[in-house]
Amino acid sequence: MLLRQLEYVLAVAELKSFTRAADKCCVTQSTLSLQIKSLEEYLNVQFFDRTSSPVKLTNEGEHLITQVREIVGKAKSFEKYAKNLTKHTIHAN
Amino acid sequence: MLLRQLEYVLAVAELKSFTRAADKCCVTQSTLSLQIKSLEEYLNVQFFDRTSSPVKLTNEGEHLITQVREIVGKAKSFEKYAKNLTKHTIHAN
DNA sequence: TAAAAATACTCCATAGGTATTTTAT
DNA sequence: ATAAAATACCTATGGAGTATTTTTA
Repeated sequence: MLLRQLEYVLAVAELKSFTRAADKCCVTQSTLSLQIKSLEEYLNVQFFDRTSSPVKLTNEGEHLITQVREIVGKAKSFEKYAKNLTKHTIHAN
Repeated sequence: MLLRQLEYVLAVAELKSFTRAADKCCVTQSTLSLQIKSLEEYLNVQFFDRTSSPVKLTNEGEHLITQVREIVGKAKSFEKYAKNLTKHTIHAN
């Protein structure tokens, strides 16, 4: 399970489109599609119902999306925090 | 930034040894060493002071380790929850 | 000098891309 | 008919391994 795959799920959930989500994530539609499929297989969970248009979260997806947001949110803010730490602190050991 | 790299950091912080952390994570010492180095370069942060023995967290490392624990903790419990969801729910869309 | 971390390679698994096909309005 | 997702195939990056070389108590 990769953080990037979780970001892809969030983007699709938000934009309700694999194509637009791919744009937002700066990858191709095919990459995003495969990565989400790979995550779904790994977790044995179906995040999205592709038969409906626009694409929508399944019930499982709805159950899981909050936790996905929390993980990605924490990871993002950690990354920012860590990268800023360098600018403001002296690297004493 | 990969979840696995964050797990490697946690293992070293816990076991105070790259070698034992590698064992725990079922990778070689060299893999773990490179991955932590790669994460440190990506974040521009030094997690560990390798000059001391046993290895210890730097000040920066101490500042960051709590967030790392939270992210990895959330990711792990999410994974378990998602994988269990399959066993207990009907996959209705 | 012995234990542990870093490094120099090599390998290969997989993230990502292009092109195409399939599916659903 | 057309827009969007899936799929087949290929490429390249980087995660992981083995072997070896620094380190530092």
